Amino acid sequence: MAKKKISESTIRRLSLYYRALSVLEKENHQTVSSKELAKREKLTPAQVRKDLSFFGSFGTRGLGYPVAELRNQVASILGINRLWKVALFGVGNIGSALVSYKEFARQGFRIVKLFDNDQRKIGSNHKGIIISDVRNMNKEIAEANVEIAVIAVPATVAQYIVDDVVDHGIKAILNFAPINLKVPDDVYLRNENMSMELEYLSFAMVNNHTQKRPKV
Amino acid sequence: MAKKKISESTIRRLSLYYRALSVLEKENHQTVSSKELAKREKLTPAQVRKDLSFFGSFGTRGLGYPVAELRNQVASILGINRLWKVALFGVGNIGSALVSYKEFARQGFRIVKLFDNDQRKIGSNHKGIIISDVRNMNKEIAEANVEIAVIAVPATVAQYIVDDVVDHGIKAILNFAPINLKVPDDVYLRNENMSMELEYLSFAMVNNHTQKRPKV
DNA sequence: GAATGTGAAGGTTTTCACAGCA
DNA sequence: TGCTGTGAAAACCTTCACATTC
Repeated sequence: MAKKKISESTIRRLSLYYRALSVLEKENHQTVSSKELAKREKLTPAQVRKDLSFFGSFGTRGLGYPVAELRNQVASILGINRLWKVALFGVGNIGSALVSYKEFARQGFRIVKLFDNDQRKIGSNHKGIIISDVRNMNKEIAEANVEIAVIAVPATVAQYIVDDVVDHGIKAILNFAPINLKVPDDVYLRNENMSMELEYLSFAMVNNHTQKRPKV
Repeated sequence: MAKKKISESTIRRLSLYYRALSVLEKENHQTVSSKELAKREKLTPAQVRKDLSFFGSFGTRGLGYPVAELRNQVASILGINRLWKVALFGVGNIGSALVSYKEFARQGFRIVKLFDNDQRKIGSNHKGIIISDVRNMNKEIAEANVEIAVIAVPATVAQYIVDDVVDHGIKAILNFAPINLKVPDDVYLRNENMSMELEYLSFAMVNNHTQKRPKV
């Protein structure tokens, strides 16, 4: 399953389906058509059906998809039907916001470790988690079974932190620093670039850019 | 200029070029080749040349692109060679992080207004900006010449805020709430969905997904 | 020689349209 | 009848390769 080449866009849309299905379930819908699902996430019905068909036949012709079941299936495809332990590096503005960001927890991403290099922060309790010295990451990452690192340190030091994190066996990194990080081929890296979306808006306004459905 | 159909991917890559060019300028490079620019942002030289060629001929054959000049050109294409006034709705975790997010300011996006509905916050000074009552947005948005709204309120109220914001003439919205907002056709809307990237990492790990260059 | 700019080729993703099933 | 699942077609995007220019 999922062994061909699934496109990045498809994976990102699965996140949207998951979100929509969660809402539908809360609204007590039993089934949902590709049309309705598409409408809720501004996609096309054909797109929804095609995306899902890469992973199996989850629907019933004439009826649609069973909401609760499909939601579980999508969770399982995305790998979020389990708990992921996350370490956060850099408890500054962005970092502290992420600690309280409910969506992460809701999807099974639990921040279990906070690291910083500021002596004034180290040892203090931030929303229930003691902030550790980044120099102790070796021991602490292993002890806590952390599998994902979130980088929220300044761009100037991000590469150093990432090098260390990679040395300590982490294979998945989400980076908020506005810099292009280098990682080995077997490490998954994703970037969250918040200015990029504002720049897109700026471009659109200045150029009267006719907007298609935004790519997900 | 830029009147054909420029793809979303191209626009997003322009943001990357801009960032790389800023670094190159700081490093005192006079010129840069498409090869070097590509390397810095993990793209291909042909891609870089093609993207830029949609907007003009900025390079010199045999030499490359003039760094400072190209940076200005890209800024002008993106519309960030000017100041954009931004209003932020929701001074919670994410909201306050964004107020201090240096990258926004650096690219010409200045948060000039903060709105909240929490009486305890309204009237207080948050990092130099007085938090306004969201019910006064009408007057205040106009007075401050705000052109972009950033939505950092809970998902449950995001649509109401957006409806108001749209009523008051805002044509560009950046949404951080995990919900699909409805806006009229002439309003530009972009979503920042931070769980999506974590879900992508999760999918990749669970499925041993062979990663291409991440799409920008 | 070095590197851009760009048609044409190649590859990928989306949409179409319809057969097939409840 | 209604809606899925899916090959085929269409649209879109990236890469190639080379003529062109400095």
